[in-house]
Amino acid sequence: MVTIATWNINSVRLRIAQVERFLVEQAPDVLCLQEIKTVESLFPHEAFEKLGYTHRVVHGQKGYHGVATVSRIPFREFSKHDWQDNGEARHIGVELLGPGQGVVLENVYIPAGGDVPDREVNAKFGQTLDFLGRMTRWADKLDRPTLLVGDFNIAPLECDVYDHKALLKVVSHTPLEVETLGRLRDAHGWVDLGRHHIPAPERNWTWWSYRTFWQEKDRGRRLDHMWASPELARQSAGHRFVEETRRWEQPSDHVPLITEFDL
DNA sequence: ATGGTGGGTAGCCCA
Repeated sequence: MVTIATWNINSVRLRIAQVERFLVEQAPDVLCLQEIKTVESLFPHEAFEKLGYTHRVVHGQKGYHGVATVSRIPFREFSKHDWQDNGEARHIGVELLGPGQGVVLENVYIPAGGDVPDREVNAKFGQTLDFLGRMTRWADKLDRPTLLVGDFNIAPLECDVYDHKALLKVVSHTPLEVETLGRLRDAHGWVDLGRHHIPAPERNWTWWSYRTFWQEKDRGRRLDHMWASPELARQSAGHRFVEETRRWEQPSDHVPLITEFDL
């Protein structure tokens, strides 16, 4: 059994104690982090080393974005894409070498699309769509069992947001984003493990705004995802999201997801 | 309830 987790931590240095608690309580073999908000030299390596996560890759950036994959099973760095072609640190891929040998684990932080869902007035929205387009062309050529995880910043299904109709023009749930993400899914036949194991419309939101009104009203969205190649999806034995971390003191606005594989 | 909260950084950007 190999257990893989993903979590947008929103500053790994600020929340390293929460990461340690999560690793102790949930004991995943591999953890993919997004929004670490630091460069590799300031990454809290010691905390992971102490808990046995001796294999690490960090694709960091000062202050913004940044991803890292840490593991207690061996891997090798496999890929590092700049799909937005602007130098932002939003992806790192590894190939598992021990248990789960041959599986490729791609950790991605898809850019948030800004406020206005129109690329003519908001360049960020266009950049998100372009990022997805480049990922789609990449996915079309994949020939390995691959697990794609991370903060996608898109809630695809109606039940993935607290109010589908109210969010149709809100970035993260617009029909254009959902269609564009759908083309990425279809390019490889990815299986959405969140909905494979927790069928719609069962609750599995992964993000709640820091803004108090939305938080108090329990207005969540499912922005974080784990997608598996079809053959790898058949080896997934269980999946859960750890909603309780959102109630920890000074939490990330995202919660972790965990999938167990028979590998 | 299209307002407001949080993180990193440095005199705002990003989410």
